[in-house]
Amino acid sequence: METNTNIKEVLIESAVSQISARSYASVGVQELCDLSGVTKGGFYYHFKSKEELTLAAIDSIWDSYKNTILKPVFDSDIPTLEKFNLLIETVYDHYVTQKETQGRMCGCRLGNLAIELSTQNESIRMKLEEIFEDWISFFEYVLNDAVANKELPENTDTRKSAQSILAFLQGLALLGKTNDDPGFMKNLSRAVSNLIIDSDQNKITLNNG
Amino acid sequence: METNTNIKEVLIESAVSQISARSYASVGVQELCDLSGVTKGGFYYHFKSKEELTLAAIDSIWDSYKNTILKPVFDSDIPTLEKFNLLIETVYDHYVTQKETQGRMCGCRLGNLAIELSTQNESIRMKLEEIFEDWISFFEYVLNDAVANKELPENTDTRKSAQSILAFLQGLALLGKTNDDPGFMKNLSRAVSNLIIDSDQNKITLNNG
DNA sequence: AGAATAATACCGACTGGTCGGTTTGCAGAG
DNA sequence: CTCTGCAAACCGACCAGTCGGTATTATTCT
Repeated sequence: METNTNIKEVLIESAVSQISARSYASVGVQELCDLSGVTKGGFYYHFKSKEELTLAAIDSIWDSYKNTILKPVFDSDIPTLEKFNLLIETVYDHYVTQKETQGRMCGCRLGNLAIELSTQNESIRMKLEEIFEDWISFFEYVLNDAVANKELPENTDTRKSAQSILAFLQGLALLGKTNDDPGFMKNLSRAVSNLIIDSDQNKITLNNG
Repeated sequence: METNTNIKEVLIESAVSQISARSYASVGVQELCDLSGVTKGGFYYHFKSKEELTLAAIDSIWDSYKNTILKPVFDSDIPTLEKFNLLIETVYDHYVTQKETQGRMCGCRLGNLAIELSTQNESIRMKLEEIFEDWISFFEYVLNDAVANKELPENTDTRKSAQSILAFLQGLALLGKTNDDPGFMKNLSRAVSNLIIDSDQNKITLNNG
């Protein structure tokens, strides 16, 4: 007999969608099993705990964010600053779709878990810390590239800029979720650029007008 | 016979500290009762549900934020832009103290509840939406004042600037909590100023250099 | 004034149900 | 006969909320 290798993935998918739509605590293992057509025994054969499933779900979310949002945006052939504007617009579209399909604005799936579980579960906190670090490093890399290309001045503080941009994104998601309205982040796409700062925390001055 | 008018307040205080340190879902009514020296019966005499207590706790948190952070910062006699820098520094100090006294960086108590409960409890979501709106309006008022005083140019988009600043604050709190380290928002006090934008989402240019 | 009644403030055992996780059983493949 | 890959029944802990009861104080009646 061969393992139904889909069980793990179906469970992860259920976990991602349910936990994102509600919260970690409010989603039960039994419920995930029912939704996935799996029994409790099957669940605990593949995962040793709810925590382990959640860890896998977090990886899945991050992969999905990278593939469906970050890659398309930053692979596009436009100036770096415009990429960050496009990022906000893309995320906005993403949330609009979320609201339409789920009837709810659920915010950032990673931010949600970070806030709910960081004080409760050290493994999950650490995983999310790493992912946010990856995220920041990614922005930083893009900005460093832009400095190398003379798109941004030498004294750009790419690290702090990257941190600020992720913070801004997370904050917009949080407020959008609270208002149950993605409109919160509309018309702020060009504001992100102001978060690209130099070592004195001043907005950078562009080299090419 | 007199009501022990302290019971409600003691319960609210316990709720604020416990829920902030962990999460809404993980804090039980019985636990709050034990910590407050109250029995279950006493609890449900004063509050009709855990939700009602939480609503009261949210009011208490917002009052506290206004009195201990916003008022001191914005009543100070310094230029408007510097007030926003001071705000970040004050919030940073606040989180440093939190980390020292609680051993943990717990983030923004209101942001935490917003993320955990917005999709789960409509009363709580609405209350938090109102509070965030108050918060934004407060910033907006300060910025409008600065425009009236010619500290900021006429075309400042005070509304969007206020929204962006709160989003930035919330995002920094979220990332700080995930890293269990308030240091995340250090040396970003002057970056907030860049979020004060005009109607084209450009960083405002100061009237008086 | 004093008795009767009512209202307030509280107690803690209890209820029905849910939770994450475990144990045991069992069918089919090798 | 054994091992994999589940299935199903089960476990104790815990949950928010309820309920019958009690002690203390206020109010009304005589």
